[in-house]
Amino acid sequence: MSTDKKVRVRFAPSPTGGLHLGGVRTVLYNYLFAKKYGGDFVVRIEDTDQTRFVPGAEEYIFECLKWCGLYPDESVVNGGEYRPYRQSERKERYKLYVEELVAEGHAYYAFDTPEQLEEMRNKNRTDENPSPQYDYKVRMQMRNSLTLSGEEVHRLIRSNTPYVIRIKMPQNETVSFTDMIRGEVSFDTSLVDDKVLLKADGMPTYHLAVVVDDHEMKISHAFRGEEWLPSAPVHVLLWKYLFGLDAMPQWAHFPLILGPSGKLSKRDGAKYGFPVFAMNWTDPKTGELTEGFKEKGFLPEAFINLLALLGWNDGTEQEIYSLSELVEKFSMDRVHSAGAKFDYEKAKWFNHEWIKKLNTGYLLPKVKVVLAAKNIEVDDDAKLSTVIDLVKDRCTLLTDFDEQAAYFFKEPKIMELHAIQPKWNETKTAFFKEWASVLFSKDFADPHQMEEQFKELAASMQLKPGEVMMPFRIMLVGGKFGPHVFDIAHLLGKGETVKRINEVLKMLEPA
RNA sequence: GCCGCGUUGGUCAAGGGGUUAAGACGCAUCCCUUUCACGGAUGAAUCACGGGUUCGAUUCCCGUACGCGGUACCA
Repeated sequence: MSTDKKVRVRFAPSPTGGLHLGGVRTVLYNYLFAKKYGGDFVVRIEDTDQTRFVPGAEEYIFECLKWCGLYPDESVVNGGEYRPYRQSERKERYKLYVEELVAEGHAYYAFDTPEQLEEMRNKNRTDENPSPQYDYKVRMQMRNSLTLSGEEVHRLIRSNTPYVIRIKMPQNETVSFTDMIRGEVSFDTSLVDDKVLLKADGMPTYHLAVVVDDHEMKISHAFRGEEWLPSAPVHVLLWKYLFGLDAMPQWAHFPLILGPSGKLSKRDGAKYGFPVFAMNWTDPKTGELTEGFKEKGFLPEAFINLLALLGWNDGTEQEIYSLSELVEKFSMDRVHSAGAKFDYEKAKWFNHEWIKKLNTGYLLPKVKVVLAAKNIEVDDDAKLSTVIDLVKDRCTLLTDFDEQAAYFFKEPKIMELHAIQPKWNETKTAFFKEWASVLFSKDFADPHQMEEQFKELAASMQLKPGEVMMPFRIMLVGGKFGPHVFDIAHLLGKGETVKRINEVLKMLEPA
């Protein structure tokens, strides 16, 4: 296996829908590995199944990568030496290689119709063997170039009879390879079926395409999810037949990301109320919208961070990493081999940490977007900055800035009068009338001075500060939350503060 | 069914023949705070099971159980 080649890795998505958490983590680990070793990160579009083409899915994938800050070095959008990077545009190349396999006896033509395949499966299906394979046991009973005469095969091909090309799996051989995460993995070839390599429409299957393209694109390390492990022997054999095992990339199969019950799915997201896709995805056929991490209020920094730690850690207690730190610290031998269950609570914690960590100027435009979505247009950036500093500790998701910051710009939407009404009395009314006029006539240099004055006034009316502090908060904020009430009042300015006091006073008047 | 990969608290996980088996999330209690958070402290909670090997297994080996993945002209 090659170890001295330039590091080149690829992420090879199939553009059939939203980009899943696990997909992004695969991108991330590829990216981290490539960057750590000064290599290239290639994105190749695996669109060999034309029946599953979904308009917009390819563009969507690149938007997600952009949001995550994981830029490819080569891809359909930014080109590269090994283009085209879309397999549908590489169709002719695969045929050459597969013909070579046939010529060498490693593959064969198969003319079986779907009905015939179904018949074979029905015939062989038993309780013991619920999924009969097209393998060495049955291939000599099927309609293929192994059982038909050469003449007949030529006749069928000339008459445009649909056919596929299948790999001829050897019998009783052990195929093994070293997985960077799992160590040596081996398979008995007798138990692997004769996988289709070239489909009837002339397109390659994944098995052929991945090997041919990894070779042509000089991929040095091939990383993918664990779901691919069972078909690895097919790929290893193809490498052996076509390009030699010495040229084969090093493999690593990443552990799966699990949901609350088994493999994480789009359904889990809907069911348990957390995103599964990186960004919002609308199925063009059904119009169904699946929420993404971005729109849910996640920062890309947090998203990357939490994904990195889902299956990898550097052995220290550190949990918060920037992308560049990840590039520096990442190593494949510290990637787990066991699947990891996705924990949304922990995911939110990561986002909270990043909101607290990131500077206000960086957060500002993102907060603006959140507020604008709630029809709050902010033109005073200085004020927004102050607000962000005041409330960021209280925001887990970016969308929390709506509740936490909106009342600085608009009167509270909901007014929790019930929190103060029961204990309301005339003394308090008198206090706030007086307090409003004090505020109106004086200018406080800072929140602290205002607080002193507030307490003085309360004392002079035989009120404990605590008795009027919460009412004051409710008047300004609408609820029992937020930063220090005098910080809020000071930032709101006396005009707005007095206005809100008076409005609530009016609401509290006995009818 | 068969094949493959796994199995340390509820979750993410460190550790790897002898440890009081780290840490984080979440949860609980307390402190701070006349709100809510932040922060700080404390606590409950873990080596799937059975055999070996060994003076000694959570750690190594073998089984079993369980989980997940695969078993398509899908990737």
